[in-house]
Amino acid sequence: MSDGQSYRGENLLFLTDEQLRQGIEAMFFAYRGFTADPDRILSDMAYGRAHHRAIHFINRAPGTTVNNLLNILGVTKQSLNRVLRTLIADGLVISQVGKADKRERHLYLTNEGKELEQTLSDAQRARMRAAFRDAGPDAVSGFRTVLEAMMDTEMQRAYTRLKESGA
Amino acid sequence: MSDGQSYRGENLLFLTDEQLRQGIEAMFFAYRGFTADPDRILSDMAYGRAHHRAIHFINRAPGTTVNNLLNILGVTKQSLNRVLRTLIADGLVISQVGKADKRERHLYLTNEGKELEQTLSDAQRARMRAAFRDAGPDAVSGFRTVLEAMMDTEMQRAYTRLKESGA
DNA sequence: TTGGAATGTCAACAACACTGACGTATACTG
DNA sequence: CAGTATACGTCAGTGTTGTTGACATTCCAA
Repeated sequence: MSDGQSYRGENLLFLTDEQLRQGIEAMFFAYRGFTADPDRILSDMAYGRAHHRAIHFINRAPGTTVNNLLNILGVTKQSLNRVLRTLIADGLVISQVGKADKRERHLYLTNEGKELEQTLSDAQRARMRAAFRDAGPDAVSGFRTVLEAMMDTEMQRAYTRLKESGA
Repeated sequence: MSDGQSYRGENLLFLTDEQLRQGIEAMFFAYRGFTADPDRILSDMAYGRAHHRAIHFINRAPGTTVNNLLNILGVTKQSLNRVLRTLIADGLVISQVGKADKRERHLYLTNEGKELEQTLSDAQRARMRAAFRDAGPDAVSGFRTVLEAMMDTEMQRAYTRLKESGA
């Protein structure tokens, strides 16, 4: 233990390629579980994961603009537009011309939209809750720490903003 | 604190809806980061994320059958087949008729395939390594615990099998 | 040996992402 | 006020990745 290299080796065992690969595979399998329940619900309607994401963040930040949503979701406006068009046509989302800046459209969920959001997030939260409960508070804290460190810098900022707005 | 309810409330603060929602959003943003680097590399070729996944698990379990891969990836065989066809045509993967059971095809990476796998996993590991290092060993342990609890049961089994085979 | 199960392939289609180009309304700036 | 930038929507085309359906081959068991 007097030698620096073996000391380093012992302390950083969690950074071996094998450990990293397990982390990668855990991430892959867990994300499948993470999306499985909402996906199942949505597949019965004419909606997909993209609709879920839009609904989630509109619910999270009511009155958000299209541009805002675009940055959070990280897709092109054409792609988002396709989704929004159907949600608006189906009466789940309302688009309202901005008062200060009339170029902007502010987005809100209708009651029907809120209902679907609730259904979807209930399913997703139930799984997350079970996982959190099984793992315990310390593990949950570590989970969040690693995920934050894994985000791109801009997404870290977006995530933090959302986190603080919801507290 | 003598009352059971407030005790419960204090101890299970990490299970509030707000905490769960933060976990959900963290998962969303982190997964984007998780796939960003390989996606960038692949977009220059004619490949996508599905090719990456196939290459990853063939590398992980050389000689695996199509059916085996199917269960791990959780897609239809037709979807996987399209990906495999291009990888085989491009000389990254070899498909070998089974000796015991001639219906089966055993899959292997060629040297060229191994090279691409290395490039992709290097990029993905680099991000995972940085996140793990920033977060520290305790956080990493919690991260893995929560992810495992979030998987579907069959995927937990698949994950564990892979984990043990690699140790 | 014959019928069914398992394994894998080919074809067609849907969802959702992308790029590029364009149009319209509004805001800002020199 | 003229010119430029911003915000949003849309049309057209393309690529990846998922789906179902139909089908060939191989294995196994009644």
